[in-house]
Amino acid sequence: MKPPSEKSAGRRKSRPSFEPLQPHEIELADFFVRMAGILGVPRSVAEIYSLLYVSSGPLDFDHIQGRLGMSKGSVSQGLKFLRDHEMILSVKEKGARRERWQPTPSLAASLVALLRSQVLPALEQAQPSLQRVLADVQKLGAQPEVIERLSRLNRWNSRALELAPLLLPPPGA
Amino acid sequence: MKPPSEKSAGRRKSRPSFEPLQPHEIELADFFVRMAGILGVPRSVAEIYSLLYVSSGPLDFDHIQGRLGMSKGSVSQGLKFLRDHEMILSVKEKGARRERWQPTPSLAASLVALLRSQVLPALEQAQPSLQRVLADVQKLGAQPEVIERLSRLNRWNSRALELAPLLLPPPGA
DNA sequence: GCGTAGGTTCAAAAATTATTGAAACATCAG
DNA sequence: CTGATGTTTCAATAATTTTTGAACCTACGC
Repeated sequence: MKPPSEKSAGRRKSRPSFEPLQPHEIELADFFVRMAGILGVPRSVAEIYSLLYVSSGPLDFDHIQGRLGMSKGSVSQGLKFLRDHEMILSVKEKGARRERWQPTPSLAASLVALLRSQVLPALEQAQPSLQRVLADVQKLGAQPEVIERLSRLNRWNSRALELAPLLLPPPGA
Repeated sequence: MKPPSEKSAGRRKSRPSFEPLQPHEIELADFFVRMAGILGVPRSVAEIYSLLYVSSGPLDFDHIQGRLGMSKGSVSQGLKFLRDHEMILSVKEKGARRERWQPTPSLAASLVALLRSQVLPALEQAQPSLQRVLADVQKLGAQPEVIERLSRLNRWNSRALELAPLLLPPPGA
């Protein structure tokens, strides 16, 4: 009636079976999940990062999947996201097949990269759009009040684009 | 067979019928919707703000609903959100029944209020949590590396809380 | 090459979040 | 008060986002 005990001897090619998360691991994950939420980063990604963050050494794919109890797909996509945003590093041991992951040394740098990737494209895309809108309302003879608002918005956007490289320096700078 | 022409004479208590959005209004809305998306603000809220932003005078409830073609519920909730975050002001004309809305003078201040409301509570809630996690891993005798990471996270959080009032000053400061 | 460990992709399912609209509530003019 | 206008609430629905898992690549050791 009971399933074969997980730790019991019969270890053929047993699926490894991982420890469930400890209370402190869960609490930290909650923290990261909340913060990630503000930036629109999905829960599973935050959970992966959090786990790597409290773990002593780098973890491989199966460990992550096992301890978090999440699907292969999610782990793969989550690691991709974290890689793309330079939030984790792989530690390749020579002669080893699988990659093992750990957080990059600086969480600050990671957050900057994340912000960059969200904000910069939006600002860049906005530029021509805002200029068109301003031109339109001028042509249509809108109230000075509205023209003033839109001018200010335009100036803001331009300045943000100029400042961005300083506040959110690209990786190699 | 055809519905009574909207502009035609028969104006009993005709539902007012509003102009569809102009191209430039749509383009600006796209901009605001995108920006709002970064902060997790719903589309309908961004659309309302955008409309008020390009409009010459303050608009009332029905105007907003009519021009954006959105439900009463959405307009009500959207205005509530914008009010709560001090992004719009109502202009009460004496003797008038309905309220009319316009954006607050400073979009910058609005954004600060918005950030505040998202980030501050998260930081405050995190404080005790992070301290517990740190205490736990110390008690459990984790690697110095992990303890160091969590200490830094704690320090960060504390400093962010200290700095918050400066960077994100509360309304009356 | 061949087989397989290791990982990715992506369509379908689940979970979450936003919107709607009808009923309830509030407030003001008469 | 009363009735109409103006607004909010909230359960139901729709839209969107996230997760899953099975099929599919890919590269390496043999």
